[in-house]
Amino acid sequence: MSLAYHQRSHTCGELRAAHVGQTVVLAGWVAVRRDLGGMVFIDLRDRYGVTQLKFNPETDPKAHAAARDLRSEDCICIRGNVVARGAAQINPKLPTGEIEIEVHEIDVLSRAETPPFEIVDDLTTNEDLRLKHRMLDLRRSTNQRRIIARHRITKVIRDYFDRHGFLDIETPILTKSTPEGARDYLVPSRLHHGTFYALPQSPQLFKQLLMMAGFDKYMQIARCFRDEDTRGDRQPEFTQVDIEMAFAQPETVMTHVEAAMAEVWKRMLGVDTPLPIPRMRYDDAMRDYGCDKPDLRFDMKIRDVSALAGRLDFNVFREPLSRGGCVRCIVVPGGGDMTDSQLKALTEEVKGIGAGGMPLAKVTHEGGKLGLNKGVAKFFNTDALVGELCEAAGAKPGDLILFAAGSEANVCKWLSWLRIELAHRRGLVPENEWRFCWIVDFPAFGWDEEARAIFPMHHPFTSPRDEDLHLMRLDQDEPPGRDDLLNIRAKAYDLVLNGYELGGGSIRIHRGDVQARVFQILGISEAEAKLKFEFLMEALKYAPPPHGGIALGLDRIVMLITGTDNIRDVIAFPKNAKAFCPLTNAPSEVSPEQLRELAIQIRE
RNA sequence: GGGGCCGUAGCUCAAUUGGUCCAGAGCGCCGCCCUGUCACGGCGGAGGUUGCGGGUUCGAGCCCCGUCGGCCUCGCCA
Repeated sequence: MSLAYHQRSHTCGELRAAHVGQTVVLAGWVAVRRDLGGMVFIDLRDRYGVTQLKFNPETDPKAHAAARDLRSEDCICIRGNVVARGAAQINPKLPTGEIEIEVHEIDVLSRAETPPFEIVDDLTTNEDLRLKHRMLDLRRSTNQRRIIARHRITKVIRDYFDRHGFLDIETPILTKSTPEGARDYLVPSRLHHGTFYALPQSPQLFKQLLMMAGFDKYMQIARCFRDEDTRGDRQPEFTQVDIEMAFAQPETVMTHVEAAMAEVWKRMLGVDTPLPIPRMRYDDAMRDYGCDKPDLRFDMKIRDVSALAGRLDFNVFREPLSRGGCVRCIVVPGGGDMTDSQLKALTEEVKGIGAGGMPLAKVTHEGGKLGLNKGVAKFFNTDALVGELCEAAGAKPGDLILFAAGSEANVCKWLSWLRIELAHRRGLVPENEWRFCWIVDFPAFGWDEEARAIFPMHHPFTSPRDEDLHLMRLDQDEPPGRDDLLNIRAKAYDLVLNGYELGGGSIRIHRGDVQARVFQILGISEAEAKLKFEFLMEALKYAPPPHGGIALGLDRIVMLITGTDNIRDVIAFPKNAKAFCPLTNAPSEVSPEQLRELAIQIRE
């Protein structure tokens, strides 16, 4: 009876000195073969670890002969004895390094062709090749660790919510196209020619319906689909930890989510997260960091110097101010040592995201007083102005001040980008620090300058804060003007960690009149709303409970825990940056028959 | 849709300003030798239409145009 039909007795990661003397059966892949002419050593690998096998030509000539023929990545099963290594032979780099297996019997289960790349941890092969041979790429222990971490994180989260009475309920994958938000992935219907299902961008509406059904605590690890351009941290299909609760206020949801996250960080990394996680108002985040997902591991806050800048004879500052813009700056601690060529290169990069340039000044200290040089220094032409600037910016001698002038939105974008970029380049970001925060009090609506239209900051089902409800003028037929609308804040909240948005949620509208007014504000006609959200509008008629929830990006959580900035690293079978799968060659053409059944014709 | 970077053996990368480099190295691969290796070692060998198509030039891996592909980024992602 060949070895292949025996159960393996141990994994390649578990044998220790205590097992010496035992006969074991191991199975795995040949990681490395070291043929010394007589003795042959094999590192046998499975997902649990690596164990050294020893083949002795004198005691086991048959097994030894077979071992000489082995090649990288062959799959084998062996039987042998666990023996202690001599003191000089102990390998401290391996958990199993105190022992090795004297192999008596070997069964080659299958042979491997020479792999297109080596199965080693510190691999730098181009990603497309790795994705094409993903099953080989996933044999690497770094990748295995990430996939295993993903499993464990998911498990911790499920367990937390299960323990607190949440129900895991599945929602449809074939569903209805929604007009708002991202582009839908469409699935043609065979039984109803000319109509399409859409893959869900999120289970948003369904989880609300579940609240109306009375399943007051819901959670699902839900796959979501959005047909938009990808990014380093975005895939066309991704996974959300989707949560919804009835009779909930923002705090109800946030308290559960932060407790669950603290548990994940504790169990995965042994990190304690002080609770509650600090709350930061949206306006404050935008003012201090220029974005709604601040990285709080370093300071470098944005400072407003509009008043001061307006007094300078400098058109680059004056002109934007005259058009209602602002001038703000950040201070790069010790940035005075940056060379002209570095600064020039940085300027080019800022231009790349739309800035006209990068006004700057270096803070000096000469003859016992503060001074400026380089860049816009000459416009601060009195000691008083220099002092005022350094005071306003919080700059010290040796620092670099970077300015941005323009519309508030642009200034925030440029300075926020510079803040993050420089902190990273100059090593100002502490390692192993986890700075969670909640961003709260989001505006309910934003103004799209290009489309000249009001849009929902979160989504059209987000409830305004009770204090701001009056601004919606529910007692009148017409909604209020733009300025009032933009002052309405929402019961919305985002969880942010180290500059990543982990997720966002809100308390939903549960009143039909409020929902109708929101649609009216957004320019969604009654007929349109009925067509697109009829089932939701219908449900609102039957006494929905106040409810709300959140969706967390599972992929990003796993990225942060496993220390990668590439979302493809934490997905077993990801697509590339063009949403193509090099492994399966999806998407692909389909047969004319398939198209005919669907009544679909391809246009050139 | 915009911007940037990249494409040379199976893999990672070299190759002065375009000029004996009829494209090199390391790893991997193949063969031989080697009984304590663990990045084993030694000797030898195979392997390339420089992504593809044009152009400039006496001469192109290098310059120009186009095209295909990859990665990043802005827009976009309620």
